[in-house]
Amino acid sequence: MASRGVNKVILVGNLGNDPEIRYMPSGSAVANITIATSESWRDKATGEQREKTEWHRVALFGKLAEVAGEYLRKGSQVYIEGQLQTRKWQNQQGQDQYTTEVVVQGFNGVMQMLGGRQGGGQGQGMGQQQQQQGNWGKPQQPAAAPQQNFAPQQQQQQAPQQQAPQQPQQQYNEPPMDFDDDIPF
Amino acid sequence: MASRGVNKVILVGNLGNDPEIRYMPSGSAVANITIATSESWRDKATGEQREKTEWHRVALFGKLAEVAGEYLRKGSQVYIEGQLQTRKWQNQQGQDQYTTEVVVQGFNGVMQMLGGRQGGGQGQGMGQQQQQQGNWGKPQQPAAAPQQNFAPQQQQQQAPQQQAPQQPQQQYNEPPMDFDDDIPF
Amino acid sequence: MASRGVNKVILVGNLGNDPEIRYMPSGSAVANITIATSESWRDKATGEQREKTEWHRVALFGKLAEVAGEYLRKGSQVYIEGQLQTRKWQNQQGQDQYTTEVVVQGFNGVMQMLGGRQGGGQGQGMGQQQQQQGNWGKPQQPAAAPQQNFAPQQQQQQAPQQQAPQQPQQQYNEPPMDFDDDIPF
Amino acid sequence: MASRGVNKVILVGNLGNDPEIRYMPSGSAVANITIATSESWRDKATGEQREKTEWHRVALFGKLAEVAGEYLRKGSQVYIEGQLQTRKWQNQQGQDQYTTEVVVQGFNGVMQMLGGRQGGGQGQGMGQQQQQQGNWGKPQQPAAAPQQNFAPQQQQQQAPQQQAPQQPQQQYNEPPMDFDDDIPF
DNA sequence: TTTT
DNA sequence: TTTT
Repeated sequence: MASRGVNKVILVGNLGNDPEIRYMPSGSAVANITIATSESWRDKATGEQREKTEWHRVALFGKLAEVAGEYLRKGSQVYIEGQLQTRKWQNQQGQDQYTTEVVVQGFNGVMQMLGGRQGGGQGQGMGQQQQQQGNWGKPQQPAAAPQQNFAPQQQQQQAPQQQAPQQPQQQYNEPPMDFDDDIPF
Repeated sequence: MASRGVNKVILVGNLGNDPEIRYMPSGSAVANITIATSESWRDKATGEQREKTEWHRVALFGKLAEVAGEYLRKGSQVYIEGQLQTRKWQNQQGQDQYTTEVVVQGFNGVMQMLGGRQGGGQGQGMGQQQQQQGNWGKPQQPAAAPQQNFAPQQQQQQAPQQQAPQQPQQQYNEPPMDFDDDIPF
Repeated sequence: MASRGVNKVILVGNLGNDPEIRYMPSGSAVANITIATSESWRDKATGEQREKTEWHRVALFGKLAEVAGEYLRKGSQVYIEGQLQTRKWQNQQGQDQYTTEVVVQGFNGVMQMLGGRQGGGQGQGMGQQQQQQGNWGKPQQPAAAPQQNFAPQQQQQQAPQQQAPQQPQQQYNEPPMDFDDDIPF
Repeated sequence: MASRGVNKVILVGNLGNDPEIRYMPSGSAVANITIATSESWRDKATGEQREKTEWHRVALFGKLAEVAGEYLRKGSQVYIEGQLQTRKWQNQQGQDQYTTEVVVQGFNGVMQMLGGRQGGGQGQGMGQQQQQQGNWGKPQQPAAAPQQNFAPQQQQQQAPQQQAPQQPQQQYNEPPMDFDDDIPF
């Protein structure tokens, strides 16, 4: 696949509703979500605090759709990278209608759940045991870690020589990072 | 102004038509352009080369709109950074319609003309008279180079009365946020 | 200010340490943070799970630096938008060294704290009272919500003397570029 | 492959030199290029036009490296999407050194040549036959013959009053920038 | 409707 | 319809 031009959308926002999942005849999943982004400012004239929310239709396909269906819920905060796509359809009066969506699909599509299980707080003297679950819904299967970008599976091939063992991820998807690692600066 | 979330669109593509410019009652300019991005691929089943073009509505405001009107033309290649915005309106039957646009405005808006005016080449010993027009339209004023990020300058327009001198942002001799700059338009 | 070209970095990751804050002679703040992004994959050859973490130096200036100092802590998850900058310096042996940082500053700089105070979860039957504070450090001032894009407010700092009232950007009742905004810090 | 976090760099700029291509033992190609992005502004204190150029090291892998080697040349304008990566190495004194690069690889890597075959101009009534070859290097294979345009705008911008004739373009597309500058690597 |  |  080749492309002339760049068509990229980046969103960080919260879901307005639980995802709607459906399946193609092929068995492939599609998830539709709506994401809110908002801006707030003080109105100069009235001095009032004002806010404007923009709602975005997002369609995820394939593996990302499955992850969305499993882990995202109304209110979940999410990072989305996709492309703009406008579909033409006809309403009941037979009139052309256009709907623009952010399509998250294939290699360029990214979906990352944010907030995770709450990190941070140590600097605040917060015990970890007090930290409650966060941003994501309860997985159907306890198994895998949801916060993923599934696009680049090919990456594997690029560094096959790397052999270091790793411990399994926790079910609430802890930051896999080891902050005591040697930060190289 | 504050925002919760990120709402960002990045496009690189070509204009389908000359820009349409209009002016607000305040005198501020608005430019509407349509930008094509396309993808091509070989169809696995048929072996044919296929292509799909996506058209994007883009609305530029303020100084960027003026620049677009002056320098962009049908076919011009452009880099756009803006945000998604869906407007609701009513058609002649009184039915609600929604239109999604990429709005390029204020600090986060960027418009960069690409491909340049065909020039360069001094290092190659080339004379300018042989250089032909490039990607951009002919400016009304022959003078300065158009390829710029005008985001900051838009500020000028919003509050042209701001004439207070500004100190450099920091001591590192960085580019200051220089709203009074009069170049190049 | 004008620019030829685009120089943009987008990061979503977790802080490796508490921010380090210092102040310029002008009183302007600078915050240095390190952010980790990581990738994990299953090694095809061995079947093991592997992970690689990339550490990023990020320097925030002005208002964003102050917000970072107040609210970010080791482990905090954050969205960053800035630009690449390579500084040259000399080590104790007098040799040239180069350090590349992501500079978050001015109009194009964005810093958004992620994860918030724990939202979501309602769809899961989670009582809100059980939700604990999340991803951010405890603010010095109890007041306002930190998750914001402070880019515009930085302007305030650069030219705090600018007090002239501003008219709305356009008649559409858009968020004005509102530098005098006093929220939330 | 999965990732926690986002690590993304977007650049639009011009090559400081022809690409350097080498091949891995596997036969896979690697291309190293340097890309300039610049900002210009008028210095408030002195009234002088000032400019700062940032140079970026970019490493492309695989197919994109081959394309870069074939079509890109010193001065070519290019869109790059990749990720930040810092490598540690040792200099001849055995001291640790760090080099940060933009790695363009795999699914998330994008490289698009800009400027293309010149669009625009029609609205200006300019004849196409006058258009000169452009932004890309001469392909090894006659097949894809990219043409077109180029930009000395920067020069123009620094000294817009310059009207001196410029020399004709060569087929390898000269840089608009002053590449005799010290590239800091 | 662009571009290749 | 989210979030703060």
